[in-house]
Amino acid sequence: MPKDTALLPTHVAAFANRRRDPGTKREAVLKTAAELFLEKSYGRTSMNDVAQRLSITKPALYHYFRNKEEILIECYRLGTGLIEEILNEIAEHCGTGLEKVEAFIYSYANVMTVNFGRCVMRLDDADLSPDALGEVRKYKRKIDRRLRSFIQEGIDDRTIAPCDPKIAAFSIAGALNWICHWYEPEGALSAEEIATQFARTLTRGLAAPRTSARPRVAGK
Amino acid sequence: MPKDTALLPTHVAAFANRRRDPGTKREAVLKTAAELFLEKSYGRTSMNDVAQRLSITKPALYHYFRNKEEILIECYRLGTGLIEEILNEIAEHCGTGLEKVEAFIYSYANVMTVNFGRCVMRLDDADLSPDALGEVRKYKRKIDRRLRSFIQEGIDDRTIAPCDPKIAAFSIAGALNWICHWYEPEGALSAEEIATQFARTLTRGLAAPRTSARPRVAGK
DNA sequence: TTGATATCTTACCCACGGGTAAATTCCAAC
DNA sequence: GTTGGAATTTACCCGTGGGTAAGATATCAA
Repeated sequence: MPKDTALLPTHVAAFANRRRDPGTKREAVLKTAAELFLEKSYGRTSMNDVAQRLSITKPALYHYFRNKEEILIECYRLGTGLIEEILNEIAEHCGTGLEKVEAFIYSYANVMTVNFGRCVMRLDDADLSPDALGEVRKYKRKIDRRLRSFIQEGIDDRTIAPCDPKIAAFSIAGALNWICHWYEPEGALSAEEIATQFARTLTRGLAAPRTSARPRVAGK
Repeated sequence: MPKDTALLPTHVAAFANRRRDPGTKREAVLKTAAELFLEKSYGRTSMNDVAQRLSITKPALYHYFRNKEEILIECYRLGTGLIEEILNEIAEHCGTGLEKVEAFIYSYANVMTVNFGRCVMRLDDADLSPDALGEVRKYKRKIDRRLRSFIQEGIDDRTIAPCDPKIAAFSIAGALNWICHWYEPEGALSAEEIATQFARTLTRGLAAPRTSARPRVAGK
């Protein structure tokens, strides 16, 4: 007889019956794990905690993941996947440097309100094995390079006031990454609001003086 | 016979001879603990690690601190103390709102390159007991309120362009707090450089349009 | 219906780390 | 010297958590 999965808290339903559907269950484990990692940190989250929230027992988890770290790595992978998407989208789409930066800020802020995205910047790198750590670090550098290049583009096409792209990128990335430290899904600010506001506010700080001098050779 | 403490790595010297004032030793423990907490995180730092770096044994530590958390709390206390100083200084000193914000950014960025200061924003709140956590949270809120009030002052006195102080404060705080995630004492950028650059860059993002309209009634 | 297999549980092992009890060493004052 | 007491150490306890072995049970294919 099929159990009553209707009003079961979120992904727990995936384990309601024993049906063979490893994909869905793996995903369910991943989602609850990410939740817990963000609530209590990776270190303070035990495999038992994860199992308990799914109403199963610890060893059952090891049918879907080889060990705890593999879960963590998968969280990172999904998170970086999200970022990768927006990065590529922007690189193709938009026009001026400033517009690209604005699009970046908007999309990135949004990602920082999605659990897997939050994992990438909020969880502690150092919990990863050397190999995985290496990959993540490499990826983060890539993000940084991209943002800097957008800014440089903006400086070149005169939509962004001359500045040190390195420092500017650090500032923007910091402001954005910090979102995942204070954002809470049930909080006062919605993801949309945050994204739009940040895009506006941060962009204004970069923009080259608008109205007065239109297209002119910018003296330093 | 007095031991050769001359070229001993940093604070280890404090424990070289046995009859030395407890104050110095407590301080030495605190410094090395903070170092380790920042290198490996609180959770991954064992009391043995701390002891080892000081060339003593674990139980010796318990002569100077009741338990591991007390060390952590003390780190937070010293860190918030540093921030408190600059907060008060600024509140008295400077003139316009924009100037206050700039001074805040400069000093705060500097604090984020000092170990105890870094602890406050980089270490994980959740490792604290409920009581201590409450205090720290309260203190962080205070910092946020102060920054917002500086920004509001700037908007009122027309040195800062109209904006949402809440979002602006989040951005600035994020950019600054993130420093302690990428700063490294031996890195390319010195604390001074970071502080000055950030003060300049972030301030420019806020400043009301300068030259053209001097003192005028600003329409909303 | 009936295996065969994926799924899940009970029971367990073991390393690690916080913390303590009690013995020991060193310094200082007498 | 000797001795009293503080500073340190050795040896230990025990809870927690990652991970596994082996048995129990449901599901699917035939």
